Amino acid sequence: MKKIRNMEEFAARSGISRPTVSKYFNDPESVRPSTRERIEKALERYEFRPNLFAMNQNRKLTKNVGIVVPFLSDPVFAEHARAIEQRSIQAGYRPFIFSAYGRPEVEVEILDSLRSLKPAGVLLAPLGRASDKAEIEKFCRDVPTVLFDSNIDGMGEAFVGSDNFSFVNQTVDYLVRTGEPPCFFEMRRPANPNANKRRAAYIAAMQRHGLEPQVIQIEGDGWGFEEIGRQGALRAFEDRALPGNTVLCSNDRLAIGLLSACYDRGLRVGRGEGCALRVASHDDHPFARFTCPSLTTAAHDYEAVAERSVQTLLEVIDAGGSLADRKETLFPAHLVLRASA
Amino acid sequence: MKKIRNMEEFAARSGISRPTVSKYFNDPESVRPSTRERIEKALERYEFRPNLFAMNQNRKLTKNVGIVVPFLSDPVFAEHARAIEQRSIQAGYRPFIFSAYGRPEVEVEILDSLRSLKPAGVLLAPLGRASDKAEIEKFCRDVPTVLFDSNIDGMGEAFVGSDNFSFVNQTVDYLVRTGEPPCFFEMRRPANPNANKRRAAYIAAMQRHGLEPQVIQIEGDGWGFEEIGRQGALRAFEDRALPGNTVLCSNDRLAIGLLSACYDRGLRVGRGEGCALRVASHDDHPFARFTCPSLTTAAHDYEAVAERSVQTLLEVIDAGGSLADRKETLFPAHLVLRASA
DNA sequence: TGAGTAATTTTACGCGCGTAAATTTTTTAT
DNA sequence: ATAAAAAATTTACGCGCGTAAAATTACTCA
Repeated sequence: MKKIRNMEEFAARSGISRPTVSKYFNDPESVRPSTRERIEKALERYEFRPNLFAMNQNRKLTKNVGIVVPFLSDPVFAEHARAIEQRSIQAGYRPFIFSAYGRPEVEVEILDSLRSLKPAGVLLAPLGRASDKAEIEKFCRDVPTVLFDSNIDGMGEAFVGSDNFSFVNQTVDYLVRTGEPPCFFEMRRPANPNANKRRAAYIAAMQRHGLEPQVIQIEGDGWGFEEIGRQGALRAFEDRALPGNTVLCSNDRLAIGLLSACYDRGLRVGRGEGCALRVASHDDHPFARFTCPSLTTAAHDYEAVAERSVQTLLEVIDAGGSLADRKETLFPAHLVLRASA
Repeated sequence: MKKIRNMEEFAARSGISRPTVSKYFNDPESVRPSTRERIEKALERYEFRPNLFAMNQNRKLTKNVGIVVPFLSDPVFAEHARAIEQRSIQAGYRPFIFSAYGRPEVEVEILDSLRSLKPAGVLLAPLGRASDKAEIEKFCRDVPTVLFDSNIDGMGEAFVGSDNFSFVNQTVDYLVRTGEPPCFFEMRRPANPNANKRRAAYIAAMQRHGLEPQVIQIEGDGWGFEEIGRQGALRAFEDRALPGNTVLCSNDRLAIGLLSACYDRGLRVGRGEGCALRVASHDDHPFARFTCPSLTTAAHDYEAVAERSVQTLLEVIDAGGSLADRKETLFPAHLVLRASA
């Protein structure tokens, strides 16, 4: 396998003109089968890949796509990123993953960097409340962007996410049907807009059942949700703030903290005999299966969200960068019954 | 803020020659302070960033660095990636994160992609056993590479990681000192070479104490360590394979699975009265703090590994791509005592 | 076999910036 | 003030490929 310096040389070796080779690399289907075969045969003999920078410099549209998440160390977002990354690759794109790590100024920097990557499109899960809306809006005007996970009204060409009402309705209905109605356990100032939707959904669901909603809001900022959940729970135990024996957490990471607090205080969690508390939650965190007890939760359809996000972005790109109307797609959750409730 | 198309135009606006502006963007310190001020003043008035692709095309060395990990959804690697990413940015580089998701062919593809990014250097945590050694070696010949987390003999310009003997010595010593000696709980065919080092360290530590090593090897392949640990533990309980009341897990993710199994079987874990089992482990997984009970473990010095990895890579880059001798740096672990042992 | 069409080649230019060399200007040192 | 050094400018070229237009070749089907 001899190395080849550039497309010129490779074209010469394979006996095909450079523009045709160029065309092949942009779309192998766009050349005659016999030519394609000759190129691919040459590709086996010589080691050559077109220079990424030269390719993209003089092109309006690259095959790059950006994937931006608020916090990559959060397994829920890692899972989202992974699923979307796979689909993008399958679609023939080159995904680049970025994480704002909870910091709005980093989010803006990422968008700036992305701009210079000339991406064909961007899949963006914004920070939410903390996001610099103006900057994001400006970015969306320049680059075809599909929002996922967290919606910001009117921003981007489309939104794909999970239906928070579906999440909460399922957990509330289940809990009400099988025992005491739940109180709702959340952060007072959630960073993520989904949290607000979930609270609203909880209140609505309880009222639908003719029950009094009970929202417990705990203190804490940042993205250390487990610790926030834990401290909030310990304080709630001290204050005897829990009205009943059933807690519905806004998300699994808070629930993990809560379970940890329960364990420390000797509160047995579950739906069986001798259990002091039932705990349920939302997201189906990759480790929800392994908490003690395992966590009953409403699960994202990660694959569906990824599939639809990427598919929508491709449509936007095909349509030249913008869609007639901004579609919002919400996928329902599915309830995962485990031991905690 | 008027937008500017290229450096030519920006140079004209700011009244400075283009090559000087180019120099500024490559290193703001390299131009006269007065010039720098004028450029930065113009930068406030006009919106301009040099075209990434044009910048890097005709340059031997870009400011890109690659960060490659075996599995980004694994919080331990997410944490490593995060720490290294921060340091790279601080050092003025542009990090790109990639994950092989456990698949060797993907790892090779990532290296191929990276090559075309012309990175100044790469920080690589290889898959380990499954890695295509020949391909990685070839890559390391072309691109300055520092290995981290998992060592592969002789590959890359340097290795930075954690000292597995330190991990295991601390946990074994502690467990032996405070109760029964531990058996060692691991996968029969671990993907990661650190696992082998840990087993060896365990055996050596036990022998040093004049004790008989007991290694329990569980079945399972892939990267779903929690589930593998859980199933392995359930089987071990059935087979009464645990020799004593103390288990030392090769890593925290296995331990999380083990704890889950213990909980299901009603085995109380901890060091107090009425506890059937003590469990300790290695890594200090971000959620080890929140398992039930919280997990006693030996912690990576994530920050030190990140700091040294990046620093070493910078040295390699400065030295023109290769070091006289391949340094291996191992950071000691520190024991984190929690409730599980 | 001949048109008609699709694919390919040729030709030519440009993208935006890096970079080297020679020249001029500015700063620093004497 | 003058020489020396440093910085900036001018000039000129190249990187590797995209892409458009025109000319040529290969294929399709009657």
